[in-house]
Amino acid sequence: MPQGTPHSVPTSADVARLAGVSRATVSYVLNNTSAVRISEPTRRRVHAAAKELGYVPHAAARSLRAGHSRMVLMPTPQIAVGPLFSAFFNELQWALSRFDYTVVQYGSLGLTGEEAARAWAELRPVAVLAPDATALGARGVAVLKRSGAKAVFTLGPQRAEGAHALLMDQRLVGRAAAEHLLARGRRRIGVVVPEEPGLEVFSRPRLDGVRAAVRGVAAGEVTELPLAYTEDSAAHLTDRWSALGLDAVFAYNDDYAMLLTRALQDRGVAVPEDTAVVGADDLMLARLLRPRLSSVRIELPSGRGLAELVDRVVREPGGRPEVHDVLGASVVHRESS
Amino acid sequence: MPQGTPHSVPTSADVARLAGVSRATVSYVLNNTSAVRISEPTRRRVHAAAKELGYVPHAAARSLRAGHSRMVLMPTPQIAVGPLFSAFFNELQWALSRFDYTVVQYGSLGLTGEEAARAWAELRPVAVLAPDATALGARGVAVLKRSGAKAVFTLGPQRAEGAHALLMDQRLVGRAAAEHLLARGRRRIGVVVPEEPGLEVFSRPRLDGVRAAVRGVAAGEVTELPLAYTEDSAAHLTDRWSALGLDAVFAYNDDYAMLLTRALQDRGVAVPEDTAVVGADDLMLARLLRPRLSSVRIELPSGRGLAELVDRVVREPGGRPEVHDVLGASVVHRESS
DNA sequence: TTGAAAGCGCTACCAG
DNA sequence: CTGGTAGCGCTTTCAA
Repeated sequence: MPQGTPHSVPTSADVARLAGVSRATVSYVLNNTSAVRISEPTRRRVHAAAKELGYVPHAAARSLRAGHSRMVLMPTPQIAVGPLFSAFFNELQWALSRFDYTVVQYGSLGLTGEEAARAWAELRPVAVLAPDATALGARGVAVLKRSGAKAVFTLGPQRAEGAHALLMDQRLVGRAAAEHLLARGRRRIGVVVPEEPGLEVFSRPRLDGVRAAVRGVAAGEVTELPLAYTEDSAAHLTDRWSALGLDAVFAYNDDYAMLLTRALQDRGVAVPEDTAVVGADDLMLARLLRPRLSSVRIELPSGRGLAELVDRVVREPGGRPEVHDVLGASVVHRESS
Repeated sequence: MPQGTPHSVPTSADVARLAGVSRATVSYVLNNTSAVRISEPTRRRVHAAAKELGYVPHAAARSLRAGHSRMVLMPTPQIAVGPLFSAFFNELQWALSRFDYTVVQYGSLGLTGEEAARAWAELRPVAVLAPDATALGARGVAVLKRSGAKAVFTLGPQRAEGAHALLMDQRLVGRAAAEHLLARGRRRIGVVVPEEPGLEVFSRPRLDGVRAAVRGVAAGEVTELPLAYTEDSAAHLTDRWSALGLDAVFAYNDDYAMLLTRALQDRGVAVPEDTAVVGADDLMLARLLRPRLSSVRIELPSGRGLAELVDRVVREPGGRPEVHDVLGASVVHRESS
């Protein structure tokens, strides 16, 4: 560090001084401003100076001046999220970065809808993609829009008033499972409902989807099966299994399906002969279990397409909130059903 | 929206105007500045005006003025990360927010060390916690420090020159597994090395740990077993299993252990009689497999403690880089070994 | 082709 | 107790 005060962060003024030009010129050069032509020697001097100082532009100052940022804020979901959604998340993030957005995940831990929205709004993101509509609400959406957010999306099982929605209707998952089981002659269907808090937004609609599919089917019956993700809970649930009189179970997802299947087998209940089991997410897990686990494959949309959608809304804001149904569900039939 | 231009974001000046006070007063009131006493009626007017306008302060402007932010930047790891590390991550994030830091995850997709560091540095975080030292390097650390970051930590299996390190020495995992197997009389130990890119930073040191533990043991031998996370790959690996002459396998983690165990069982290889298997991470999965899977339980430090550490370094920067060894590994013995 | 200067929203001095 | 105002780092007219 040959120059200047040792422990201060270099600014564009420092670069200008070192290169012997004005701050304006530095800005032109470093941003490749096409409206203005800078001589090659000057460019080189500026670049050299910037490199020597280790100059990094100050994003806050830049977006303050510009009046807008290209930050897309994705609040991290409160609940632990599986590999499926993680992969989707990553793909979306990558796709958005292709559109030159800066994607930032922000954990708003334990803040209620409007408070959380205010915290996010302080960053003045150009778009917000909230995985949990409940942690937002109409009020939250309003706060974000007032703070200049051009696009507010919810992506998940619920929507929020005023926001665009990438709706992942979990009822379809339950329906697919139920229709599969019904088609295979099963009638008395148990539905695992995880007791872990925060999962209701997924488990409730999945249960509802099963109910809807079974409704009207002769002798069809749906039984809710609360289950915590522990061996004890599974043991307890299966203690008096035959008394429940179920011939099939939709187990919420593959992990719970494994837990339940194991407990059933330990009790001598034959899968699928006595009780069919269907999971969801179609993880590798499902293929490795014995019997191989039938599972609802969930199809999420391509990150690329969603990034385009977000970009479009950012460029042309003000349209009415759009609701896109973006969940596909189909059963992969294996041995457990 | 009764006032002003309809579609512009309210600023503190707008609040001041509406409340009939100066911008300074607004700032004092909203920040509860203790050095200055504002009359109660004025406070109320300001708060009312802020609420009516839906005013949200502009974080960029604030930190520009203040000359520093309280943003802790955590680049998201390139590779998919298991539930164990995710939980640790969340806890750390929560603990940092208790210290009034704003934690932000930033996905720097496909950028090399120094480029990534520059992208992060643009946000002028007060601290950076990088889960992947390789995606940083000494140069990256330097860039961040020059941009004003008070604390740069790596947290993971590697460290970077100039940065503090929360070192998670994966060799301990391999060593724990190997010592367990050796103690149970196994000598010819296979070690699964995932073929998925990006996992080398974990799998290599785990393998090294096994090698180190076996070194010097009579008749001890270590065989590297490349394995992709597919059934095909597992089938291929186990095709001529007996020819490998292994009496034990450390399977990298529980997921790979399940994959391998299944393939072995399908081949008629008895676990643990013919071949013992040990996983890692001690997931619920391990307890549900049959035979129940022995697994290396990995202990990560408390988020609380780490948050304190980060906070200390932020407040007193300039100290020599500290290296904290923060990984505990111990085998949970079950039936597979 | 380059420079001077205004101003983005905010906070912290210093006057009144 | 409150207001005026400078200035954080940057971009972008407008002049030279």
